[in-house]
Amino acid sequence: MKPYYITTAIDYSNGDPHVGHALEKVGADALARWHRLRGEPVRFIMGMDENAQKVIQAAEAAGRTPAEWLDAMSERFDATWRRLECSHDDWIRTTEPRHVRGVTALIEAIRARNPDDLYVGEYEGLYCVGCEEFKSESQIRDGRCIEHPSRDLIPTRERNTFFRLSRWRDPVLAAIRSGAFRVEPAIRRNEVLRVLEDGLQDISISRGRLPWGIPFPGAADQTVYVWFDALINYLSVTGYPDAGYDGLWPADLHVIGKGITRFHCIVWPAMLLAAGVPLPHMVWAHGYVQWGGAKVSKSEGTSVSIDSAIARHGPDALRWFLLREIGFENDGDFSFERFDARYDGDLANGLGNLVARVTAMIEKYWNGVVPAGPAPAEPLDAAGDRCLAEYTAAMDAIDLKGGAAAISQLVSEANGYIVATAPWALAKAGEDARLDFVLGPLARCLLRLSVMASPFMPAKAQAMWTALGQERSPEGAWRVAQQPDVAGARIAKPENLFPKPATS
RNA sequence: GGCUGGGUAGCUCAGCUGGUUAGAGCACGGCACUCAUAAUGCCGGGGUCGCGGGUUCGAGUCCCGCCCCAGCUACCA
Repeated sequence: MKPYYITTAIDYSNGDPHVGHALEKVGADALARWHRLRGEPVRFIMGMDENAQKVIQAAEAAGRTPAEWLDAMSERFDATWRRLECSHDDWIRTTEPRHVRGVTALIEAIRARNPDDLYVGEYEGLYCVGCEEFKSESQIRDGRCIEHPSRDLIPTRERNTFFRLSRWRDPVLAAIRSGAFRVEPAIRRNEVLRVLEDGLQDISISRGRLPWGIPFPGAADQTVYVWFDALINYLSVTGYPDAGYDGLWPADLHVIGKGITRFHCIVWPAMLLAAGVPLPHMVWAHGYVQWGGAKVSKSEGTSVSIDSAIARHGPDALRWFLLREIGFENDGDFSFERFDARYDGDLANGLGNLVARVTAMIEKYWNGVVPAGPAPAEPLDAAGDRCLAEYTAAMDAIDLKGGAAAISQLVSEANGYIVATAPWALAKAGEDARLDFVLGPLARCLLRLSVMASPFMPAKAQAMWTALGQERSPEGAWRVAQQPDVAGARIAKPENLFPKPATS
């Protein structure tokens, strides 16, 4: 069975990773875990974009060689995502030989299959010496570079290799319209369709003046334009062009930020079509994390570090906040006020308190061992079925906010059930049969919640799972979510899952 | 300027192809309970559904105009 192959955008390292990057990683990770949960084989990939032209300057500024500097950045990013419990199976860096091979092979495949798609032409543009790059219209104000208004822009010509992107407009358009290549959510698809309908210009895909990058096949004095190279990481990580790469390719899902939609939804499919490689099934472009309503930006002091967010309430809570509050579609705001509110409400008073009260009652009234009990027939079992159905539908639709909401809904149902049945009153009255009847559904509900929470909060879900006397982990335990059974399990009240800080 | 979305309770948002008194969560007020992390449950106050026209027996829900916000407007990773 071909694995569900999911990717995130490879990171371009121009500073420390921040919560904006983190949303994409934990969202993709939750999706990867969701597919694993249901027993599918999954291949989940992240990596680094290392052929950017600023690498050399950045390395110099840090007093390192480019290779040293890149190693350090790669390590830092990878370690950060691991701290956030990301479960990627591979980490591709575009300076690796396997990627250089993949890029070379794809360009040669285009040349072999569609020779006219690659041609030498003149690129003419305004070059900013300060930035050391060509500037587009949107980067120019009053005829000057926005970043370096004191310097003159120099009209410059360069002989480059061009990719005949224009030729692939209709095929890409058709692929999107037919659903063979899905662009989601709809707002992004509309955006892409509009651009396609307006027509495409060819793009230059080699650069002559850059000493850092992948040599352009057949033009040794040039390097591959960094975007053209970067996109190919999704393919080179599969082993392309070696036989068997199609055991993984085509990708099921590329998770990206909305800012790079065009490259992924226009240029990338055109490249693949030109090379005769199948298109990925879907691109999902998420929104951005904002800070006080403004785009997260290091230079404007509007970023929040991942370290400080993790220090606040831990990695699971950060994942929960990002996916529950901000979600994976629209932009959303990060603030410590909202983070605290979600932590206190959803996690400490919600899920955590529910686990505490139920496990405490099971210890107190059952001595921690769940009796066989009656079949699942209580209202709470039915509520669990409903919430699970909502959860499933949301997760399949990549509606992570909705999936998380279904978890909170079930927590709320369980709390309502507890008050309605008042197990403590049953215990006092010595109504043991009824007490068993009431605690059974609650234990089953917790087991379900553990499984449902596992894509969002892997460590906390594991802690719940263990507290319920289960072996191994909730990963892959989808059947348990559907038909929870805890009869005979030895349950122990865990440490507070989500302790409240004394100061807040 | 063009294009695409959006403007619904203090805040974040649901409201599908038009149809009973416009909903949820959070926040706020009151009541109840004690198994639980002073946690939980119930009840309640609160909205001219951006503005102005129109179609219709009937419009947040369709049409026209206007105002405001966001994104995109392509060789920036």
